[in-house]
Amino acid sequence: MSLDLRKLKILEAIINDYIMTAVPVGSRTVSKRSGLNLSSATIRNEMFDLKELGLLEQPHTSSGSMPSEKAYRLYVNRLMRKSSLTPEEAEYISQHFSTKIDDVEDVIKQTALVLSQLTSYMSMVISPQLYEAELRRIQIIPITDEKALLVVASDVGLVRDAVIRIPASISDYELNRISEMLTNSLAGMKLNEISDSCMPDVFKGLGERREYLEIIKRLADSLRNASRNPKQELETYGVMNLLSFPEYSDIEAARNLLEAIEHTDVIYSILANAKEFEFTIKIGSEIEDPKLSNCSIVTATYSIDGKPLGSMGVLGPTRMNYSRVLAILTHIGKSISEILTQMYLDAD
Amino acid sequence: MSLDLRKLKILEAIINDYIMTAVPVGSRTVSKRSGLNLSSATIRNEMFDLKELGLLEQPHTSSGSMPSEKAYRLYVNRLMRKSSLTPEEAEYISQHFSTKIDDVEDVIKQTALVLSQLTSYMSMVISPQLYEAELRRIQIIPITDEKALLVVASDVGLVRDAVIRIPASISDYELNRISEMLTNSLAGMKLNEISDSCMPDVFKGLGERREYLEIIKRLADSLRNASRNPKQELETYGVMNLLSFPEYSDIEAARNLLEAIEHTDVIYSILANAKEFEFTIKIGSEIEDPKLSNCSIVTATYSIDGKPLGSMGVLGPTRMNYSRVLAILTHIGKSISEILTQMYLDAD
DNA sequence: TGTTAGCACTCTATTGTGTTGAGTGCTAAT
DNA sequence: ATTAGCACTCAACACAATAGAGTGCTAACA
Repeated sequence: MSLDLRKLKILEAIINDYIMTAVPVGSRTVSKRSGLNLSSATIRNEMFDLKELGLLEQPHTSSGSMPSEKAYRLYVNRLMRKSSLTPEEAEYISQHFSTKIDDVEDVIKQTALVLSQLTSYMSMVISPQLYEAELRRIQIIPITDEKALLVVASDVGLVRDAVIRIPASISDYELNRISEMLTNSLAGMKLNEISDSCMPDVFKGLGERREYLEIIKRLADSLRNASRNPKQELETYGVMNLLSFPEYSDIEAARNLLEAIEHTDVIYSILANAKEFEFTIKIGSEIEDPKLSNCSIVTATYSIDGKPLGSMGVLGPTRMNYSRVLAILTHIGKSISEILTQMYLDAD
Repeated sequence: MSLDLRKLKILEAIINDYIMTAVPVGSRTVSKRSGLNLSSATIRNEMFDLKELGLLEQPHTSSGSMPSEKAYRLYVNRLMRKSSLTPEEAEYISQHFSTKIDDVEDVIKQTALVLSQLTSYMSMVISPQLYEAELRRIQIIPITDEKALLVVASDVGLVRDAVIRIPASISDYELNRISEMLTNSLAGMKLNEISDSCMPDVFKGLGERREYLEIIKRLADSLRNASRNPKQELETYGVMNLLSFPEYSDIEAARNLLEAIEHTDVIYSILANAKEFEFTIKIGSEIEDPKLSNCSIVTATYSIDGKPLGSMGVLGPTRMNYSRVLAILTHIGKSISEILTQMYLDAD
């Protein structure tokens, strides 16, 4: 028994209906709404086959069917049609990005907000990853006799800071000199490429004083640390959106979901890995976490000046409106990439 | 009818029981567990009076009673006994603050985590507020011809940054000079005290070039902006803790709660205002938001080198274990104040 | 041979009906 | 002032009856 065109059409009709209603759909409904002009009995026969193919599932013997994970995968890969935003929605997006945006933080937050409101699912955005950015300047700012603040600025205008220990014998003037030396030697390198091997040069340039060596070591540690634990912010919004879906009307299911969401590391790593791809779609068990097994996650990247910087995504029930979500992600991705580029690089 | 000692004891017994069980408590239970050696009938009479005084409420005619908001207020003000942590709990706290703490971010996150796990309510922590900190250094770092990054470091080692526009004609060297001038003139001032009025001095010091004026204006704008919208991070943890309480076993109640929590501004402003006080306790409607009317919020501050910097709190049902929460907040407050001070100021 | 009408059967969801038990409120006795 | 006793209230639970949506199968039809 093969998956002919008619079966696909029926499957599509079922998926579309189920995405809308979350109610197992029966043969009569398909017969009426699929536009195929077939009786419910015929549809029933076909649905039986689809069940055998593992594409439909029944909650219990005498109920309608709902799509399986496999079906959603097939739908996403082959059936789904591209949808686009209404002018109102596009307007809504640009409205929300035109005002009171001051810095990356703002962009991230607004993105999370808009994404969740437009999709009515939960949104998640990670802030730009720095380790591929180029170093622009290093500045060591004394705080106390023995502590200083290390500030590293990148070419895309992003900043990271850390506290380092310094020998008490070093003067502010020297710290400035060291900062300048470091900036001169290291500017233009990618943050994740700065390693111990660059350090001897700097050290030599400074005149090889013992105290300097110590500072440089601390600094290298700090940089390495920063590129290993990227300390990215994960911004989420719209958890309560999810609770209004019938799949989470049971409090136990809701708790399960929230628990999984609160342990941000799963979501975090999905988004971090997604940076490589323009889009990713993970359906149900494709997300490794069993607690999120009845969810799907769709992600997209955003960039600055063409370089992909971070990613964002949407988490919803497996019966999510994939096509719409993709359209929204595409649009928002473009918007914020433009804004970021403009904010940090373009003259305006 | 007055509120005599016996009534108070009965009320206390009821509150203690209700805090534990969340089940309306009947006269028989009080009679047995209060240690007053009174029959249930007597207790009933007293409970009737307490009801008239507005201290007890009944879900329906023939059920036990639960404390009113007024009763909790009275309990917190007059009845509650100080409780202290077990050695294990104290150990748990110091354990969690001894490892992998690198910067403020980490402290904030760990605090939120520990606070929620120990109390089993939801925790919330705001990151340090800068506007009372002293300025240490200003550095303007060029990004493109027309954009530069403004980095402001404070005496307690905290950093804020913003992108500002600069006239294309200004060289890197000049930017450095301006940075130094600014640092010299403004270092030691409190961030929220830096206003336009300081700027003419700086301007004069620089030689009154037209382009400089523009930069200085932008910078003042930026600083003012930063102290007005403090851009504090709000870290929360343990929402799903709340969902395991019977008061939120109804999905509608849970959604209501989550919605209120997601609109962080309410919580945010409560915490921000709480910075003035060592502790605050808000019970039910004392939190202004009607959606949080069956919750209570307890807050405490943390400090660095004795200066209160930010605040943290716990959100739970009105029948929260106030005494325990206060003990935990006190202990954690001390711990993180020590850690922050050590991290940024002490030699170690 | 593919399609359809008809029908028995299954299972959920809803509604209604006792029944139980905790707890109050009142009265009369101590 | 306190307590025992008792009628009454109300939510919670269990159980049965009913309705309705939907399947699976068979036989008839084009």
